[in-house]
Amino acid sequence: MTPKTPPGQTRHRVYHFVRKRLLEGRPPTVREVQAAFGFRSVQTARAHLETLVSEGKLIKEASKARGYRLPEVGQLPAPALVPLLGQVQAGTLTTAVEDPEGYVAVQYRHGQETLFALRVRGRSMTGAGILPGDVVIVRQQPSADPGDIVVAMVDDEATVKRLRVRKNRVELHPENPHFKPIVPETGDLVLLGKVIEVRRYLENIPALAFIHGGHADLFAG
Amino acid sequence: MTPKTPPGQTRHRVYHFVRKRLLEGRPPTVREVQAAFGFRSVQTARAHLETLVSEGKLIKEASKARGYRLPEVGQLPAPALVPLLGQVQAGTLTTAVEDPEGYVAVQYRHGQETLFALRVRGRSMTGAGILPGDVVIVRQQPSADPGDIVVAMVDDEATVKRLRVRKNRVELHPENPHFKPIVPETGDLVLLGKVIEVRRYLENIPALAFIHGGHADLFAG
DNA sequence: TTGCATAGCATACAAATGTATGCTATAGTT
DNA sequence: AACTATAGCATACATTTGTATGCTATGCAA
Repeated sequence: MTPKTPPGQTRHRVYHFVRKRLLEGRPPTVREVQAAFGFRSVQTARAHLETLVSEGKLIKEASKARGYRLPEVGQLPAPALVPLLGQVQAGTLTTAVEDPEGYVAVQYRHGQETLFALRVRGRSMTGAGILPGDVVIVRQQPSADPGDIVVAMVDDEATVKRLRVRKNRVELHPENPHFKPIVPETGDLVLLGKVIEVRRYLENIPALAFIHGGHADLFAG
Repeated sequence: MTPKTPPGQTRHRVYHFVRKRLLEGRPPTVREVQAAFGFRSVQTARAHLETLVSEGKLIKEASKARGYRLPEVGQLPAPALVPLLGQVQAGTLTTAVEDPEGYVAVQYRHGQETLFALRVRGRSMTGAGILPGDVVIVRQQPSADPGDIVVAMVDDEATVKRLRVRKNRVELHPENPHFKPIVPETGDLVLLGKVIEVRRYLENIPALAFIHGGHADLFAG
């Protein structure tokens, strides 16, 4: 007979196995748990799983294949992949979205909002801690509040600036004394969206998920 | 009979349904696809899925329940949740890890490395674009190279600085003229790890996944 | 027209997978 | 010793779920 392990010990490892698999997006079957731990009976694995459920460490969809889940408080928002756009220049945003440089994972999604990411060029926002090469996560929206850091089309190119209102006019302010504010003609400002997150990768290129050719798109649903 | 839709149209929607579910970590069954689109036959759903596989837009584990997958180039590293630590002060890092403020999703994981996240306090690194309130992602490691931005224990508190070597001694340099470099006594430096990513959340609190009490831990596997 | 491809339906079957029942063994407790 | 709890095993069964086969209908091109 297989030696018995101290109480709880094995179950703890089972929990971590299941958790790992769930975070990988590949919920295990009872028999996969069995195999992973070398149990000679399915029921041994199942007993551990059911105990974990009764302890509240797992939840499950009964009678469903691969039905065990993590009991996140609230609900862990699905990590969404948002397109990382390279050059956003002439044309609409939509065209740029069709050929992204890659994808970046973000962990929130409120409702139906449309997100995308941009790599920052130039030093015009260093005063706000946004350096060249940084990646900004942008929520597409047609307007913004004064003080927001926004992405707007200026001279057929996307630029990151802080939105200000001076003398009843909208202005785009850099955060760098070497740069001058942009004062677009009224009605001439095309706002792409608001910057909601800034990221800087200090090591190698992050895992940009290059989704299979041409079939990934702006993830808004 | 149910009206036929134009070629490819429905399949495109099926793809997105499956993709969404996979990104949520809940792979669908063929019959769930069927139900989601109101097909009256399982086979209709399956035909679409198999076509998507033959087109290379999906891959599958044959004969397995919920076996459809996204065909990421290489392999999309599982988004890992790393603990966001609040106050790292006295004691070892391990003790701080046991009571994290929350969890942050990162999208890479090379092998067995141990990651954690810290919220930055103070303005000593503003010159490097690291502002108070920013979140730094740290890879735990016992040594680092000159020029790296590191997290080290100084006076029983974790601090973020740039590692320099002056006169054959290791120094911790702030990036702010108002702060002075720290020159620890030889052998007195406790390096927690290297900063590999900087994040700034400009809106509300990010989705910190508060995993069910006490059972989440440092995710290194 | 004929032929062919695609979208969809209906039904049956087989494999994967969850579930139930009863058993043995070890350790601790009364 | 008797009782109880936990870990594990073996086997059978039921449900879920993937798979196969054959059919109808529509649109398009030769």
